[in-house]
Amino acid sequence: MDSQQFYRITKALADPRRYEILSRIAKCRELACSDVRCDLPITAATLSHHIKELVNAGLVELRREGQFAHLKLRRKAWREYLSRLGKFKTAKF
Amino acid sequence: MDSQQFYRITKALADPRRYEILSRIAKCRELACSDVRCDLPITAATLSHHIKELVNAGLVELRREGQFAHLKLRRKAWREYLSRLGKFKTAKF
DNA sequence: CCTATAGTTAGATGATTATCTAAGTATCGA
DNA sequence: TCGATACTTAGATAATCATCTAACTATAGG
Repeated sequence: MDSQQFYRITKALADPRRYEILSRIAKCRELACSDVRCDLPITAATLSHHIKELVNAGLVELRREGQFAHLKLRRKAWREYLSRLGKFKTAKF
Repeated sequence: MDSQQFYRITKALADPRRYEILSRIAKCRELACSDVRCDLPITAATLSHHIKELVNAGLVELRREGQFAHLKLRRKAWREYLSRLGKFKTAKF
């Protein structure tokens, strides 16, 4: 994982709403946008914007099928992000 | 770690400059502001602002001694943050 | 075809924020 | 006491960004 992707992920997580959205996606094998949005007080346009950020960060994969956009967490990217955060140079004192 | 602190940390990490600053602090037992700033192209005022955010997020401890402000990573908070991120509900598929 | 559903895009707006300058406080050493 | 160093605070500015509305594309089902 290069620095650019790392920072994009860090930024993507920094909005609570987007974090919640990612969290919902992560809990399922796959989820359509409309299901993500159910009971969230945001418009479809706003969701679309957040999804774009998550995809752009490499955290979410989007598969189109008919009218639907199915979303899935890219677990490999998530693991790599955690791993890089874990390697944060914390000198042992 | 409650949600508020979690989000404050997430936000604190989301600025690359601030992440770099935290990284420098983490590498040492303790570090003065002036040492953090050496060779960073920012003013003392900007550094002061970032330090305030890091302290506010609970990631950094500040100890005053004479003219100096000594900074230290709060390793417990960092561990708790990683631990909470690790518990992200990633259903196993 | 027509209508409803799913999602996207463009553009506007208001809030947040990273940064600076300028001026302040506090401490140290001569 | 004076000047230098370390840091903070207040206020301004410009950039970023979360959100909305309105209009769009595309698909599914009668």
